[in-house]
Amino acid sequence: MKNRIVEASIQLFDQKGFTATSIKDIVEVLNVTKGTFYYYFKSKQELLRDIHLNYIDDLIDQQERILGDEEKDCTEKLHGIIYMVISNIRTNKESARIFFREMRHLSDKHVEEIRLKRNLFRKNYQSLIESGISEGEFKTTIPADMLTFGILGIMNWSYYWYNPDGDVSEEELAVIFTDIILKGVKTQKLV
Amino acid sequence: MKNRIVEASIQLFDQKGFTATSIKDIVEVLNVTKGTFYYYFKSKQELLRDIHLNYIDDLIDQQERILGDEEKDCTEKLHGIIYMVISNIRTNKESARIFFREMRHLSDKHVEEIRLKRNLFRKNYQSLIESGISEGEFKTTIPADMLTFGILGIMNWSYYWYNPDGDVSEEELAVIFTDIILKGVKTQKLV
Amino acid sequence: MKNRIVEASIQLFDQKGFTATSIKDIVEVLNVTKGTFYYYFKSKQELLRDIHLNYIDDLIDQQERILGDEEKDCTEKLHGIIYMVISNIRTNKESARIFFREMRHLSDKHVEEIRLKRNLFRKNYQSLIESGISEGEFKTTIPADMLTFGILGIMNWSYYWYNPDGDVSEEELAVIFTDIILKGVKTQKLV
Amino acid sequence: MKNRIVEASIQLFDQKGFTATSIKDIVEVLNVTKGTFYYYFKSKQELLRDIHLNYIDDLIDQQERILGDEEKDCTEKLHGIIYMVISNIRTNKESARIFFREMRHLSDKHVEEIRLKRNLFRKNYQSLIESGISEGEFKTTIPADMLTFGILGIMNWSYYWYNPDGDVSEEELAVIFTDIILKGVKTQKLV
DNA sequence: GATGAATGAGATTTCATTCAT
DNA sequence: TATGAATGAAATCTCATTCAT
Repeated sequence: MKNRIVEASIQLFDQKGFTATSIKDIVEVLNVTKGTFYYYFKSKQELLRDIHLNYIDDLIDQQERILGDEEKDCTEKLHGIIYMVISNIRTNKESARIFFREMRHLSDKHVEEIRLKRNLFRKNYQSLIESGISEGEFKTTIPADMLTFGILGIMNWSYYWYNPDGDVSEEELAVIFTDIILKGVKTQKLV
Repeated sequence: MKNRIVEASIQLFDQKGFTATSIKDIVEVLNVTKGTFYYYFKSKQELLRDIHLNYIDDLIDQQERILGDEEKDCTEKLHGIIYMVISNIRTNKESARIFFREMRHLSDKHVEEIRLKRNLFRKNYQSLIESGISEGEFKTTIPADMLTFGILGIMNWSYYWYNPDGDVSEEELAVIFTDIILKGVKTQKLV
Repeated sequence: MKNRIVEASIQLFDQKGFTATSIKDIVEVLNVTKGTFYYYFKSKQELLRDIHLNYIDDLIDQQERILGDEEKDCTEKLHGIIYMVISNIRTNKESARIFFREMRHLSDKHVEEIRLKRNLFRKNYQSLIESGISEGEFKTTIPADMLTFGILGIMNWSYYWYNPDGDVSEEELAVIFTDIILKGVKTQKLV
Repeated sequence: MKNRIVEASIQLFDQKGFTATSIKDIVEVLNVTKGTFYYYFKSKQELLRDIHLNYIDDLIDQQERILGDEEKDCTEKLHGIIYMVISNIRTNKESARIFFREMRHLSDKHVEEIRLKRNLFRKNYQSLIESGISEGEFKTTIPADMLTFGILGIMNWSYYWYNPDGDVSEEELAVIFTDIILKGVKTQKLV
């Protein structure tokens, strides 16, 4: 039941927003009563925190598995993470969007806990970029932090528009984005 | 007074979210009564719509002024729009974030109205890309729509992290992002 | 303007009820502002009182003109009043219904004023019946007060269903009702 | 509790009118909170609908029991219904008056539902009259529909003035009204 | 594990009225 | 005469939460 509550809430929080979703909305989907909700969760906020934690823990997990792969160079790892994020859209789109939008509704204590993990995820990305630079794979002229934010922007925005069942497959999109980031879009001028 | 209400609301909606901000919150900032609010706005939703419209109309305006400049090529126009968006962060960060997050709280009628303009903004971007490709400035291998979404991602995400008073100036960031998009981050392999 | 306010209010009070009609509703119909309303009326209640007074004063007037006619006997006067009331439906339906339904929303002071006139109207009716009985026109077995209430019931209820532009004309309906009251509906058994 | 809310509301709606009665008024009588009200009723309108339905369903029930009695002729049935209505004044005066006055505050959907039943009640009356006419009990010169409206007028108006604990008993009033309707008030002229 | 009744605080909105201009 | 801005009180309704069962 606890899981069913989480699943239903994720859908509703994504559709209507955390504040605009009432406990009544949630339990009506599940055909149970409010008492049931409070048997499993101390509060609405606690549920939100669970959703945030599930999402970010899983994401960091996947990220670190890719970054830890010693057989890949930075370029390959970059592609790996990009593909990983895009693959997550199919399965975790709603959680991700809740994560982006509803963090401010966590309690102060929880917001800190989550922010640390969120930063860790970004820092991991940035470390990869920095390694790539020091390994000579990426240009030295690019500020690693700005590039990281740029890539995160491309990735995170995908959750709002990309349809994995549309014309472009996840693999294709990962290649397209990796390509743009690595090589740019400008035609090569012959000198 | 109407303007003061809009200004105060933008701050609050950005900080706390539309649903979590009450009319009381708004009027307390302005030291007026709830009646005053409803003298100027038929509903909270109508205020939200005003904020959305102000934002997107202004943005499209700026965009079309740049795109209409006949002396610039596509590469220059791309840089122009990127710089324009980044400059807006200082003045319009809050409105923009409200625009990204709170659209679903508009009434059905207004959501359609806004969505059309939102799409127009994106389509204008995409047309620029397509022109760039047909002019030979951009690679033919890049799908224009995906690239557009990518660039929008980079831009829109900036509203959440970029601090115009930090180490990197608006001009610098515009150059950095334009550069990444045009030339990529990968070091040039010597053949 | 004062008259226009009264006219518009009568329509609205009849349609929506006194309490459910707002000053805003009234002034919007007239395309003026609330200030205008309060220039002509001290309060919403005062307007309601005006409507009540206009209605009942006029009605009593008409009634007394008929009752004072020395050339008619009681039977004829009864028919006269019945016809008078039915004729009023076309012109005063709305006022009448407001009169029946909204009296309780007058201030205590005004409610008394109106109630006196309302009773006067009824008493006038009853006096006619009593005269008819003592003149030998009406049966002595009928309690005059009960009969009066009965006739008033027939009359007043007409305001809720009778359509003067329908199949039955005002004259016809007056005859039908007078007939029923005078002669009853039962077939005469031959002994 | 639901029943207590209905009972209290009936008293208040009758005294003050539906619109002028607030939820606060209702729950204060019962010493509960507004939340309790909304636990039992979705809205104030829904409560009004319940009151209407209870009233009219019960009334039609009683009516049809009388009309279905095969041992009575039309004249007796007419008296039966008149007596039934008058008896209801003691027990249902308030509901009846709410029924007459507050129908317009129902939602469009419910107003239709109620109107159908209201018409059914009237049509049942009218059928009785028509039977009486075709059975030779009532005069053929009387239009059945107009007579029906007249009788309804007498009956319904009673709810506004008749005091069952006054000088005239329910049985007496029923006889008086039946008598007037059947035989009229005019003295028999000897030819 | 789960329910059903209840609460208290607060949300959006309405409204009669006032008053300076 | 009439307006427009503003108010303060109150109305309907929502909602997170509690608790006895």
